[in-house]
Amino acid sequence: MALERTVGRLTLYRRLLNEQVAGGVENLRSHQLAARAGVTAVQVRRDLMQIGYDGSPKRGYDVKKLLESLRHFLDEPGGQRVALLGVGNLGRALLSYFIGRRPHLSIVAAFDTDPQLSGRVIYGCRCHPLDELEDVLKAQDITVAIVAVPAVAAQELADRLVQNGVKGILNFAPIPLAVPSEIFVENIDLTMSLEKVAYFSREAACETACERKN
Amino acid sequence: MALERTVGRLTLYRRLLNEQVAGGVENLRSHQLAARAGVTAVQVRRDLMQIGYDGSPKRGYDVKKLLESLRHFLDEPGGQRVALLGVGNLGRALLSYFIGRRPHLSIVAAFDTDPQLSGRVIYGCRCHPLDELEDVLKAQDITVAIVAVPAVAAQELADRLVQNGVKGILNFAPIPLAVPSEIFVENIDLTMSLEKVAYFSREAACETACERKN
DNA sequence: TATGTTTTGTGAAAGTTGTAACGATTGGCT
DNA sequence: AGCCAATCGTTACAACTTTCACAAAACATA
Repeated sequence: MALERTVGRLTLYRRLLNEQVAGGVENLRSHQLAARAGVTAVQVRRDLMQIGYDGSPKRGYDVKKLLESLRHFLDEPGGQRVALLGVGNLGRALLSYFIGRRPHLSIVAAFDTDPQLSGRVIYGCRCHPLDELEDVLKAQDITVAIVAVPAVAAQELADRLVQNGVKGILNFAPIPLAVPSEIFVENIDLTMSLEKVAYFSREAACETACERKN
Repeated sequence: MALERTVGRLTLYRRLLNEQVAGGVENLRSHQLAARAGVTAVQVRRDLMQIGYDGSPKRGYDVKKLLESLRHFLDEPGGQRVALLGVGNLGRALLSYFIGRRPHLSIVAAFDTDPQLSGRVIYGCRCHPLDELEDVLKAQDITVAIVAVPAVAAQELADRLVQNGVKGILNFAPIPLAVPSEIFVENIDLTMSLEKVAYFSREAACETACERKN
């Protein structure tokens, strides 16, 4: 699967461009966008090559037209509906984070095993018991799922999701999910990320110490 | 910076091995570990090459000794202390997620601008006002920070962190942080991740549709 | 119109990450 | 002891990603 990094950055560019257009900016050069995105100008140009929108030399990119191209490239025309699985601490935080932000990509249903939560509306999102999963997924035409359940429950849940039309999963459970190859899974392993930071912060300290010696 | 992915997987291997050793397993082959980690056996062997621990043919790896090698490779001997910046919904979820899990990598202080939170203890972690940042960082010898504040506040905060000895940042603010090159930053951009999933779930659907035609 | 400067798009090189192939070593079995 | 199958470490290769380098295009200015 090529392009994965590029697509990620394209979504970032879009956000940055939205800020700019809100501020009244009409044109933007690759280095200006690059500075805001924390990458190089060449990378911006190369990424934008992928969506086929051509800027013009000396003037850069027309912000509105570029946004339109990005929208065309990134978004499903009718929008996509997302389900949240697991309404614990993390799930609730994700709900409050995502709700109302992206009209074309909204969380339309949440699920949890806790019967206390059934029927409640949390941050504007209805919470269902897990045995309604199949019905709701199909009724709402949900193709994307966010998995924020304990590790032991994740695989079984993923199987049910895939069997009912989910094509992409954002997985916060700290185990790898086994799914058919045509299903896209993005893993966010918080423990792994924190340990990575810890490791490389130590590395950094060592390197600077070593450099001082030379 | 090479090895980034490898270090990430090494932390995963360690978690899986801890489960195994708890279950009484003494030896493990590369395939077995690979299956649990969701990668290939070759990759496991290659990753383990990096830490210099040799398994033995036919018997695989001695779980306890391998864990010891991983600990030696991954961990700072005296442990590392972590600060959490921003105790909103996401911050609280992260606190509850991390607290008490990793003795060698524990969140020892939280900070928030909300004066209501000052002095409170949340999930076992003391919450400080932001103007105590410098003092607490130094007093507790904190080298790792988790940034879970709004985007507008993130850069200024990062500057203060770096100036006071923080060497690695786990950044949840959806903007790139400008920091000196020796500081390690791991970005977790939830919006980007979700949009990526949405994009590739659409891709997957297209590809399977196309394949059906052929 | 000619010239110079800035910026773009893109082919080629470099770097990083994942995969495959293979000799070497070990334990089990006869 | 001698052979076989399983597993390991490592080198070589392939795929993906980023960076470098430069021609072509557009605007400004004279």
